[in-house]
Amino acid sequence: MAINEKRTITKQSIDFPAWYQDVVREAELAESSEVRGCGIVRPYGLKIWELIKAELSRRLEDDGVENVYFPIFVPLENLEAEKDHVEGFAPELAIVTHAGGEELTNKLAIRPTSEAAMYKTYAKWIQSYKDLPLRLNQWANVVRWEKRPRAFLRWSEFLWQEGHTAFATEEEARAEVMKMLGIYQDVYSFMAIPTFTGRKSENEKFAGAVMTTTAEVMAKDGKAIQGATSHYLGTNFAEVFGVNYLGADGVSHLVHQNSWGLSWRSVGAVVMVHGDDNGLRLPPNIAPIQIIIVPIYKDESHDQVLSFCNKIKDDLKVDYRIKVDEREGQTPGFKFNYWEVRGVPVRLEIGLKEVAEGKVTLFRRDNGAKEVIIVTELKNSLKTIMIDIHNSLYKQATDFAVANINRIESWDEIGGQVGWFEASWSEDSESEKQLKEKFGIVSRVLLSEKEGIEPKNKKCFITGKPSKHDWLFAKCY
RNA sequence: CGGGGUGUGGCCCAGUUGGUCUAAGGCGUCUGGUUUGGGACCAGAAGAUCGAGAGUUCGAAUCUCUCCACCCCGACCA
Repeated sequence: MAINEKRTITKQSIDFPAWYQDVVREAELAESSEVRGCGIVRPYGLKIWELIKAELSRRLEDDGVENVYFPIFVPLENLEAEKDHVEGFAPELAIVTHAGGEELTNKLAIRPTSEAAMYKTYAKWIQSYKDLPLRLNQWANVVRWEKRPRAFLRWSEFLWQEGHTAFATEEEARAEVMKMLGIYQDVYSFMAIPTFTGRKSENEKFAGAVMTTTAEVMAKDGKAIQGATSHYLGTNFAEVFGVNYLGADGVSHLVHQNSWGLSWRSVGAVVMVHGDDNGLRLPPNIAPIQIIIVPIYKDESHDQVLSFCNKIKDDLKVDYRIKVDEREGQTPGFKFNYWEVRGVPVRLEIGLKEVAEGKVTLFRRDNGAKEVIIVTELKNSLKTIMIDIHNSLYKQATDFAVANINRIESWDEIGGQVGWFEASWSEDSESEKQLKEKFGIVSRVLLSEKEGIEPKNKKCFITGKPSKHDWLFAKCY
């Protein structure tokens, strides 16, 4: 029987959103719950998030960021303090009106993000310039009652990390914004995902921020996913919450603040960037199981084959997340497909033939290639193969993204674009609204490297007015 | 919130001119056996207040009304 004749996953080319949902379900990443827009993340899916989290956590710690935890509830009045902030988040707030059997006099919002939850306390903690910089991070759940939920990419409740920092000067704060953006780019590289990093437009920036930067990811259907963000908040929140410090000059100053976050949306990005018609393809770094051993035996060879498999597992388990699929009653073919759907990067097929010859048959999920490797060389080969799988996934994703960014010069060329496009833009807010209304397309990012250079076309592709920079535009999730 | 759609065992779904529906089939599950190099086969078994409520009727999964939930396409967003 041909591979995947028994198909449970819609082909990408037929219906990408359906494919995505199929993969999320079939790979047992997550399923929907009784609560609208809230997902149940299953062990396999959560493990991927935990591996991403571990990598980011390590980098934050290296950079001297400390973890804190603030309450899930935020007094509504705190949220309402910053005007742009509340306007941005009010429509999607979940609010607690009753507790302990009584109606609350002061209503509590479930945090949609924690600026308003944390900064009153920051005002207390920060007194002198000697208390700065303050660089804290929290791993938390937040709730945003979005109109249109989507597995991992936009659930009403989601897990993320949010960093909240305060500096004496704008220069220091802005420098950190870019540093964090770099860390996010690195974490995505860890997932073998290329990102396009830079600044957001006025329309697209975070509610309450002076400047928002983003790491944009291209999904396989050509849409954009905002992979992470890093904001310079200026003194907007400091003013409202009274976060100021006494400087060496003996004068009181407002602090300059940043916030930055990455959520388990990144898991959705992994699916949408690396997945194929057979399901998930995971880069080794974030694969819950990196090597799956499928024993192939007959009754009389059962014990012999299994013990050979377990010996190999024991040999490799120090270096890899590895497992022997010892389930009885399933055929090898079933197991092959089972683990391919789940994206396990490497499979070792071991039958009597391999046992006799002291070899293993190695299958790569990224390209479907099979090769036979002598057991004594396996350890060395795996080192190279794992790196190669990572690089090949990264390259495929990069090639795809680059191939799907077109340069356009005028409004007339917008229709029929599949992926993203680059165009010289006046950065006029009204023109962006037009673009959104007409085509459902928005600006995604002004790449950092394009920040300082002249646009290729002096005329804005929408308004014809003088353009400022070359921006990337796309439909998005 | 606008547009569209769907609710039937764990999952997919047939049935909707009312009447052998005492609800069919597939997947999955369980038991026994035979199998195991690309999603095995045979035999048997368990599992359903047909989204909820009210109504019409001798009779409702099927018709009427009300409500609820979820999904998809938009506006919003990590």
